[in-house]
Amino acid sequence: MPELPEVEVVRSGLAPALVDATVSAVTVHDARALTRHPGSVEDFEHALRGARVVAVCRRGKFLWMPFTPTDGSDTARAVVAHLGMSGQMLLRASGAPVERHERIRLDIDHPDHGALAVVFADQRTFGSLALDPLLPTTDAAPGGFGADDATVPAQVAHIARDPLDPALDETRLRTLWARKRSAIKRVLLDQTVISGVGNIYADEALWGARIHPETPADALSARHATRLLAEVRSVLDKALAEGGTSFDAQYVNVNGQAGYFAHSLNAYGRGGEPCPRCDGELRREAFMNRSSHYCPRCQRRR
DNA sequence: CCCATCCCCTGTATGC
DNA sequence: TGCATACAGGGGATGG
Repeated sequence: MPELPEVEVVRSGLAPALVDATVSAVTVHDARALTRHPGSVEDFEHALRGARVVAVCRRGKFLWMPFTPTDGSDTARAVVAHLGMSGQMLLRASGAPVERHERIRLDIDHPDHGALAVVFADQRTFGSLALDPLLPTTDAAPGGFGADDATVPAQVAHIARDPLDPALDETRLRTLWARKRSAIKRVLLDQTVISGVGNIYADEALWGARIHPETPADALSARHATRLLAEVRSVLDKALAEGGTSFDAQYVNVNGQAGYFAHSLNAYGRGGEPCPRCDGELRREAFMNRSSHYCPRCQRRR
């Protein structure tokens, strides 16, 4: 469910409690939350117990937390988290009751904040935690937001940098867009081209740039591509400032609170309603097993 | 290689 | 009320 703004809200909420904290206990309630973990459940628990968290980082929709090894091995590893459609990372008081859909709990001790519980809860179980080795980035820039060294977890290496990353290679992005014949919306959702954009913000950015979602990416002019990237950044920035988009209790910050950006959506979820810009009727149609929302009047097919 | 389809899973809303 | 169906913000595997 969560896209870049929602994941960034979680990252920034976790960081003050997790950086410099030591993991005192690991409880795996449901092994399905470790399907992406390359080792066993026991390996996950054992490697994390006693580890000290060094940073909380994000690229696109992926989170990771590098930690100091406890077993004397020299391979640096990180806890990688992906929230999937319904994952939550919650900060709770130590000993707080088990949450609904709780899959994994990390008990931590922080030098300033004392004992806390970090709960990974996930209704639909598309999300996961994993331990993964850290690899050097190919461009020698920091791995992501919140990272101070040039490494990314192996599982994140194929994910492109996101629109808010200062190290995003815009030339590469424009080259990829200019080469792809697929619909621009599909390309926006391709996390190996640019990361962090999901169904909501793809629809919002295309609405903002007045581009029809089925426009072939290679048919976009340089001017359109510039406008689209600016709209992507703008909508992600605004959503982040509002604490993200919450339609229901699924997306919440680390304290269980909803964001406010759902009130600011112009196209997403508004099929049949008037376009806020031109008063035409917004349309909702099936797209890639999901839905696209756009205004056929001011987002003309070219 | 590129692209489109299908799959994983659970809960809620809707229609018959 | 009960049941079936569609749908939901994700990524990855797997075919053509």
